[in-house]
Amino acid sequence: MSISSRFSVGIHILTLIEINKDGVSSSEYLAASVNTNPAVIRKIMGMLKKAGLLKVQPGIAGAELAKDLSDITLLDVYKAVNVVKDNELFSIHENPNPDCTVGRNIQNTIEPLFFTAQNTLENVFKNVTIEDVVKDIFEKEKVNAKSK
Amino acid sequence: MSISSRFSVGIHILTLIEINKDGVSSSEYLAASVNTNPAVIRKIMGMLKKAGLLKVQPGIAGAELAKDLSDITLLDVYKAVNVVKDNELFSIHENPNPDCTVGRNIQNTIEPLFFTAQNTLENVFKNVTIEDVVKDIFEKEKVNAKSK
DNA sequence: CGTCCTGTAACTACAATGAATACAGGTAAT
DNA sequence: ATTACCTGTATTCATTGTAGTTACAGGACG
Repeated sequence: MSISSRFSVGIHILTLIEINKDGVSSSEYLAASVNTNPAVIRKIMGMLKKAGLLKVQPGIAGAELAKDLSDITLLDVYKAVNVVKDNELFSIHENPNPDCTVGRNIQNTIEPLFFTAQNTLENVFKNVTIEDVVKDIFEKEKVNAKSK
Repeated sequence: MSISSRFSVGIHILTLIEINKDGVSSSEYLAASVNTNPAVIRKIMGMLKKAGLLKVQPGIAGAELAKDLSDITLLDVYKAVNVVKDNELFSIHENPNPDCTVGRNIQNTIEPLFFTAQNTLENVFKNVTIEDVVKDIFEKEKVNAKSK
């Protein structure tokens, strides 16, 4: 099992729109950078738009960020692209046997653990913004240029 | 997307084997508590055995823990049942365009973030043992008895 | 030898992913 | 208004993972 690449693609899209803010970020342009089909990009853009992260209009080429760079966290993206339903990162087997000590208590014991783990994970993403990603990409670009 | 219930079933199995240590924990017995098919249980038991958490022998009914209760962490179980391949909790889109500033750097920017998130998640499970789970189940059982 | 067990393989149904194609409908320039 | 290009969306497809089921080979043991 792996969490869908919609998450990383979503980050890619938002980052590129920012870096290309003087140009036109059409789904085709973005698809060329991500290296996938424009329809896939449009679908993800639709999710980002629905979450209020992106401004796009039918018929008009290009998209722009709907919020300030530093106001978009990776958690926003994570939630937007719907890679994991709320509190369902881990699935718990259904209907354990209520006639067994373990069966009738295991769910209540495990659930809080799973929720904690999930929250911990999400907190990591809550503390990183698209601005951080943009800065890091410029950083990496600089290092590459020097090493040539 | 959800992480396979093999994880919660694995915890259930180990916990029940402990609590039923004076009895015989056959795959059929465990399956009745988990409420699934014995073959499913045997498959997961095979994984737990392979990871050195469980002692089982062909032909002999029952299984027992291969380690001390307090030496089996949930992370051991998590790794054992192979619900997430190493460092692949998040999938990153392949082959982004190297001719684009974002395309050629995004993977190196995102990967460390994903690894951090994954490690944070796993650390939660590293700090909980089967012993903790067993204790919590007895705790919950006590509370239930009182509320009757 | 018969019985019960574990270990596996094979098959099923089902859901999610990611890519691809197609097209309806919006926008705008000519 | 016609044309060209865009977004939004439905549909289809191949692939993969999950979870359950059945079946059976082979071990253990009375």
